[in-house]
Amino acid sequence: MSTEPADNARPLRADAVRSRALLMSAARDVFAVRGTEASVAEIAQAAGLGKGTVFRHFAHKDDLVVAIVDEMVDDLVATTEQLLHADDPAEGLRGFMTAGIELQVHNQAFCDVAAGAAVRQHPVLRGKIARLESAVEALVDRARRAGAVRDDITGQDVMLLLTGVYQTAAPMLPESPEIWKRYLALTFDGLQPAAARPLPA
Amino acid sequence: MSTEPADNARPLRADAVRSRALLMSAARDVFAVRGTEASVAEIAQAAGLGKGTVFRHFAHKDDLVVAIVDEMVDDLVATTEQLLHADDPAEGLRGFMTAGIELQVHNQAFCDVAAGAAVRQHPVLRGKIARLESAVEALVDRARRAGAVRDDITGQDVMLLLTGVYQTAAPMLPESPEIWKRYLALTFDGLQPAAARPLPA
DNA sequence: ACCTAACCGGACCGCTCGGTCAACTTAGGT
DNA sequence: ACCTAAGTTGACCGAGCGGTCCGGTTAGGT
Repeated sequence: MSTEPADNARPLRADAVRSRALLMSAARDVFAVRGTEASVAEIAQAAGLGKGTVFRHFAHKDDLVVAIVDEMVDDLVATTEQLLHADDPAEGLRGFMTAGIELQVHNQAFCDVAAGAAVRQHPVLRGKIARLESAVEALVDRARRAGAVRDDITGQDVMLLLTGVYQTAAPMLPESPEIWKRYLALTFDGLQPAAARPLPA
Repeated sequence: MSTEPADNARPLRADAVRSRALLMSAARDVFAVRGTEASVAEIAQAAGLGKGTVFRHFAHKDDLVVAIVDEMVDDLVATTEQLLHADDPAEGLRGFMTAGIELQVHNQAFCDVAAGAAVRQHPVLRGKIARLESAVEALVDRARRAGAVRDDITGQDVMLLLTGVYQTAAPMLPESPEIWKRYLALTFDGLQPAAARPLPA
């Protein structure tokens, strides 16, 4: 559904459906490795298509970026909503943070957007992110009520820490691909009630 | 000294000295606001000079970036080495992290370089960063011996957390310029021995 | 006062990028 | 079989970038 330009549009012709699938697949791969800086020509070549075809399906490069990132946010929302029913609330929250950080580790485009790229302001993405935020808020509420995290932590804190933990580990990832687990653990320790000291506003 | 191209070179002519000062000052201002993405033309205009003059003083744009960032690292090293003699070892460490994060908050170019820009590999910067690392290692050692931070924390951890804490707060900074203090406090809580649970390798 | 080497400036070069377009191909209803 | 609307393509455009170059300017020793 999200890959269709509009609900009321004529159905795509068979060759256009095929091109679109090739394009999306290539964009996923190229954006994952090269981030949002990858050029449209690069993606077109990876898909075996002409550059003009890419712009027929997505009028602006940003629309393509949004389409790809949107898919990833969808996945993360689904994962998060499932984790709401995890046996251990603390493990549910940790599972979310793990998922969010791994997404960044394996996908350069996702980090770019998570760390402030202008595309974040796109209405479609804003909506999806809002939904993610409310799911995370619920996840944190549950962990808080179970006494697994300190009282002064919000869902927004956890969302922000997602990029923070990744960026902490980022310079070392080429040498130590698992190093992010260290900083996730360290951050998680800071979220424990045992560590709590008053935070500034 | 660091602004001279070479020790054995002829002294600069009076107008060249003046141009260089204007250039450095403009570069500081522009890089602070626009980051390393600022174009050379932009800096030349801010300095009231021609683009060619900039390239006369710095053969490559990166050389100019390095010169500016180098100054900032120098300042940070000086601050850090002073903090080694702080009354309270924990406050010394916290002072370093505060200084490092504030540098990023007030200077976009410093974040760019801290968060992985290619310029970091420049030999001059590598040397300065190495010196910073050893000062930080000493600072952490001292805090650790005083029981102010957990045993499994290294100087490298603290260096990496500098960019991590900033990047955590970054998306909120336009609305809440002081929000980084919240995440610094949260991170610092995670560094306490009271919070310690075993970290992954 | 004059000479020259140092300095300055901005037109220019080559490159890459996102985006456009007109000529060509093709799907698919009749 | 044929017609047309939909789809495809790569040459092309203009903007912006780092970097070059050469004609004009100026500092400063003699």
